[in-house]
Amino acid sequence: MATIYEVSELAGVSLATVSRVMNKNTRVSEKTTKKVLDAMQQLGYKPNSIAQSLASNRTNSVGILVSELHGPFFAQMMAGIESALRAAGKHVIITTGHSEDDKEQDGIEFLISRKCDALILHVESVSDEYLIELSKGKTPIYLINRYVDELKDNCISLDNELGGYLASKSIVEQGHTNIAYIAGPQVKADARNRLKGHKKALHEKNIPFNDALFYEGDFNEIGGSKGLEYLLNTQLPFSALVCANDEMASGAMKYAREHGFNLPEDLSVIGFDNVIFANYLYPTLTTIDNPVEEMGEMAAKMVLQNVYQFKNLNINRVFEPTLITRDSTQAFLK
Amino acid sequence: MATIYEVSELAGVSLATVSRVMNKNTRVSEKTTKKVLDAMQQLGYKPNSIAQSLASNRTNSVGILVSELHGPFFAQMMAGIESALRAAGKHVIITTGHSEDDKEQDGIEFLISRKCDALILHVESVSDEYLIELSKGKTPIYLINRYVDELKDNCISLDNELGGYLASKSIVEQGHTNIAYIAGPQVKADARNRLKGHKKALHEKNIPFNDALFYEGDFNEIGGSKGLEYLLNTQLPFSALVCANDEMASGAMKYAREHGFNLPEDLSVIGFDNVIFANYLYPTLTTIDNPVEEMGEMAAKMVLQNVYQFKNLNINRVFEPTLITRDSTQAFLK
DNA sequence: TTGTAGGCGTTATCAG
DNA sequence: CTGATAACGCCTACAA
Repeated sequence: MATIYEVSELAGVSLATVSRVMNKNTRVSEKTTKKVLDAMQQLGYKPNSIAQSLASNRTNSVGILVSELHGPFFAQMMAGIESALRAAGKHVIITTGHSEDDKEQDGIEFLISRKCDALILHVESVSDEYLIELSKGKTPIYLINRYVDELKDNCISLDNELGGYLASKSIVEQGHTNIAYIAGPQVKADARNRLKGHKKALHEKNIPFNDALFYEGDFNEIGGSKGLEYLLNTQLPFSALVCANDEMASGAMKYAREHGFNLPEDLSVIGFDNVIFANYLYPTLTTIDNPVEEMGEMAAKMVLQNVYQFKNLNINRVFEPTLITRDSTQAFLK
Repeated sequence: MATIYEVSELAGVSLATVSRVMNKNTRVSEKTTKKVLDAMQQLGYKPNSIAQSLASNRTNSVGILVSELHGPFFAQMMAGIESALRAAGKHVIITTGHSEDDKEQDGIEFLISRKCDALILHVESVSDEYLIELSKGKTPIYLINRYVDELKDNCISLDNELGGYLASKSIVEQGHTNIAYIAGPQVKADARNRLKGHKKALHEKNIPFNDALFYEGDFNEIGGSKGLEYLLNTQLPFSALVCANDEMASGAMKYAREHGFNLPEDLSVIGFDNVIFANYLYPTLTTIDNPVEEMGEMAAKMVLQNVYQFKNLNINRVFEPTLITRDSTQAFLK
């Protein structure tokens, strides 16, 4: 492998000059530039990125931590991050946190020890304090799907309240008035905000929120089926079911079908997130689109702008969810 | 950040000794070892991985190239790779090839320029010759889901013929004799082998393969619906439909339902791959499990063994698919 | 605009 | 078993 030194020899210049034409930061005369470029070409020179990193203290790599590699979010998020970063010649180092406090911290330390220039984190268990402390270190961090007030400039999040509102508004507008709700774990901010949006939509139409038709699930399929079971046991009537995410909606739909419901005739169901399989369910699931890929891309852009000094990138920290209407909901027929 | 030099000072030894206790390759007396370890502890010393790489010519990183980040395979494959590698202190650099020849080559060059110690590739478009040439370079490559005879020791693949056989055998054993088949693109080896297995299963039971009930799809949902449309247009009777992957099965099922079929009463459908959403379809899809995660893990193990000299790892290059019985198939009722 | 030289933090090869 | 010391390949003041 040719080194910068050989290039400089062949081009008849000093090695510093070669370095300059590579990094384009100092003016080099056109003539010498050409000589150097030619020499590089001839030798098939490729800079050694490790040596570059050691000397410049920049690795051109950004670390990504996600909870699970096989979760529905990850792939889309990654797709957004990778393409943006790759186009800029940066690379992406991946690791997982498995939604456990210590494993998330482990992963973060691992990435830092790898000298990543920045971290994009999708963490669930680690505390706000930890993150605040971490942000004081020299590796900048960016948070996806998590909002910490002290770090708000580095947070990319979805307007969950708006999403919850849009979901329930669409249900209300279809004439439903007896509406059940399966929430996510209320310790999670996104779950709380989705519920808040739901209540707001009801309130706007003067529909009272019925505590008896509320169930707190776990964001998993099983929470959906258990939730519907619970709700049916109340013997209260309801024509629509709002779920705080698609997994729970899918669990609920399965349970409903197994118990003789025709969907959506007997029950309208709406989810949240628009994960890929939402479109494969039967009936296809009406849901709220969660633009994870765009959020990933935005995280990458923030890194490019703030860490790598790219210019003119449109930064947006809060994303707006949108309603995706499919076949699992329909107007209330009395 | 403390350097190895400061550690050596505090411990009162040379920096070479410190390096030795870190790398455990040369014997160091217990006393000095302890002194060094203590000093490290006191200073909170963390080795600089970049400097290590430059000096040792090893980056402890392995590059991964997949076609698409959001494909159904990727997440599972990654999960397998990442956990194995991470446990060994190696990290994973990701990039994508988008199933296009030049982009795949680009990605590979990118990873090599990053000085990855090895590459794990899930490539579809690049030619065998390219891969053979590539393998002569100094970065070892490992192939997932692709078999190149000249590189067979570095290939991890599924026994697709067996999978195809198992799928059709289960259909045949349920009493179906009029069986339609929607294949994958026959330019792809896996698609061909799955078909081969299908024919073998038919042959075993003396059921003739009916060319008129054969359709070559594209491995996408749309290929499944178009395929079924085509097959129905033949007016030939068939009670079961074998699809070469789950996407096509899902497309076919959707088409069937929209055209008044009751599933599985009117038509048994079987897929291949057992992607996550197979279990969310309605009815849930009987399919052939493709152990992508294990294959990913195995790729990681091969790298650990061959590149990083780990010992005692069980290596297995060919994986066996298994039948997953769900609700989309049932015995033929005449 | 260009060259010189020191440094980045390790590893690895020699002697001792 | 341990210590010097030369790589590793590049960046970046500082000088010219």
